[in-house]
Amino acid sequence: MLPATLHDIARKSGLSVSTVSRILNKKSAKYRISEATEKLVQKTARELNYRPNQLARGLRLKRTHTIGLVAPDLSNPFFASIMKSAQVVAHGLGYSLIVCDTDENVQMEVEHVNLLYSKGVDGMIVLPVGQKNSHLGFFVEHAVPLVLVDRVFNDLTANTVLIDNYGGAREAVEFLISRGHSRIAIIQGLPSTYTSNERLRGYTDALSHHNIPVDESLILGKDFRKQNGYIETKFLLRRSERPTAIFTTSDLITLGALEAIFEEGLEVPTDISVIAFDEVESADFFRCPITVIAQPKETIGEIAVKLLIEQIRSPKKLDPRQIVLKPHLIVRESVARVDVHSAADLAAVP
Amino acid sequence: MLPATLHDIARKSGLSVSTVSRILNKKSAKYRISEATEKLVQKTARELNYRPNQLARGLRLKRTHTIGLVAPDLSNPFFASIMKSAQVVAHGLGYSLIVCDTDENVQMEVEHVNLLYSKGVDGMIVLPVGQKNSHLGFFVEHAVPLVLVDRVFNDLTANTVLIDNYGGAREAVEFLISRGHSRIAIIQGLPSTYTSNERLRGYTDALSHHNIPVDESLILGKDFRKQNGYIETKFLLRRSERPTAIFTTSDLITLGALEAIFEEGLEVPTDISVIAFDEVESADFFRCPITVIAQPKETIGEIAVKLLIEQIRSPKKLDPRQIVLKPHLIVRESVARVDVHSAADLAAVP
DNA sequence: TATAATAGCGCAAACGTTTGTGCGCATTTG
DNA sequence: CAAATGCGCACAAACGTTTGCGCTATTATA
Repeated sequence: MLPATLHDIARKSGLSVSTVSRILNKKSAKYRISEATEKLVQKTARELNYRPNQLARGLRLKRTHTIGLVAPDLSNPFFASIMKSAQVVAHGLGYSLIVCDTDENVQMEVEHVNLLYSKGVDGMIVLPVGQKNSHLGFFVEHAVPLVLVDRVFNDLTANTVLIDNYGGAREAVEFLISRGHSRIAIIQGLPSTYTSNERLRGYTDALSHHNIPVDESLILGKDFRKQNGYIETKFLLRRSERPTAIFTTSDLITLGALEAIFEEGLEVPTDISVIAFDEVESADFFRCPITVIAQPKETIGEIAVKLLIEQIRSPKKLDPRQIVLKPHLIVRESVARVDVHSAADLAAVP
Repeated sequence: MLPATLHDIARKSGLSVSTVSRILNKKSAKYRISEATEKLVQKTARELNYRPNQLARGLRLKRTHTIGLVAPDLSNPFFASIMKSAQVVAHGLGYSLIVCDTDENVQMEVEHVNLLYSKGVDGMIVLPVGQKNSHLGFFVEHAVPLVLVDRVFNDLTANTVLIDNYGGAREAVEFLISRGHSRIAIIQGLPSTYTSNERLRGYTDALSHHNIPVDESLILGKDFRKQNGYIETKFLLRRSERPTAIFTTSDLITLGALEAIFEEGLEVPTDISVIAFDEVESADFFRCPITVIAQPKETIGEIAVKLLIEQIRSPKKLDPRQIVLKPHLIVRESVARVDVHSAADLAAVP
């Protein structure tokens, strides 16, 4: 049996479609519909189990109350948390969420973003892969409400919410330095990505600020995945002069690095210290709880949605805003205190 | 500037809307459209950056190429993984995914499911909260393609994909027994839920099968959350006669239980053994890597989508199918071997 | 040369809504 | 008692597609 339409209700109650529509949209007053007909319509609507066809509605109104979210990897707890909070907030404000996973692939991102536009979303939240942005330019030009999150482009004047990657990275590295470390490796994510650049800049600035020369051979990494952390760490540990600490710039990289460390029979922080960007899930239960720079994941999702819906609801286009969130250091046990005067390649006991 | 429509292309190329539509839908042959006009239309479509309005399309065709997925908690890695694989498979088959988070709340579930139906999804995948099903009955009656996952109802003849909860639980408990345990506690999830019932049944059957009496005071728990695991374990550890092992029936419960154990200054498996249902994220890096019954998460998502789309594409309604996936034991280090003859409340060294 | 066939395309209805406008009727007013 | 007012609702267009049917030229057939 097909879903009941306005027409069905109209026929059954002997009225016209327009009257039924107005009543169901609570406009009886404005169009002075009698109380009797109002009751009647509501009753028949209930009897027929009427649900408005949102496609038709969207077509007519040019609003679908649906927003899109596209992210690089939805199984990653970081993105999953953002998505969950986005979903909850959006639903609270009357919007559904279509989610897309680009698998860190720009081409996929293009595809998804266009498809979302086709489906008539009222706006979208994009956590871009981050190497290319022309496909997004189209939407800002055509005034499609858009919020960029996490990996931003300086050349695109869209709404953005991001965390202070530079500050976070710098805090991490300065924490290591304060514990006596100076031979510090960094395993970065996808290079030439805003996020990666900023974290790298925080790393080098922290070193320079403390008059520690930047050793190019300690700058490693090529993407945000686990495998990357594993491989780079594996090589790193085989070097003659091992660093005393590693700064891993994503949760997945951290996991890969730990796997390599344990595989080599080493322990954290006795043999090597680790500090990570991104909270790692269940870090408290780890063999060695990891000290991290945690991002406020839930807040990111929530703010992104609110920013987007503000845009959607505003009659005139608002000036794009940039919201920067501060990450915060969570000190656990993965960073050892190192004797400043000991050989740089020997990690001291805490 | 508004998006270009068929009408715009028609006007610009001096043709009719219908012709344009047919060409863009690759029906030129069927309607014998000349090659010249075909080229022309494709050119102008490209120039105007035409994207079909999927709302109008959906309205006309009664198919939106969108499916819904509703789950109890999208930030939980278990559901996040299912969702990710579902998204990827769906997109590969030409479908978008609208996701909804019910937060383990039946009322939310009702709301979401209805909204999805309103939005004209071609079908939905529901991971129900599990205490009530009347709102889903409507859809099976009205032949809306539907796939139920994980927490199923025996009284609803819909497509389902689920894992063998009974078998998994039984395997877990028998593993404990084989290691000498007999005082085994279980912390279950939401009672009167199919999943919970089956896991409990596996627990009791395993015990009975080995002539171990079932002690009602060792059956605990009221929902799948972390807090539940924490509280129940906290109480459990204060008992005079402590069990030698705990069977935690979800990943979150496990995390809560571990927190309680460590807080009490105890160690796994020296002081108490733990075996868990659900893989726990990064278990390999834990202070004590947890032995688990792992569910094939990605497979679940993939199968659910394929089952659903099979339904959607089939001209006549297919008989509902039930697909049961086997979970598998991953032995790590959280279960100690216990001397069968020792006092039951003393855990022996491995 | 008249008729039939075919190629190439347009007309218009339909999908289910929303909403500006207008129509018939009853009531009030002068 | 006629005109004016207001009440309660219906008509119809529009949103952007898809598709069955039919129309007009041109070409093939008799």
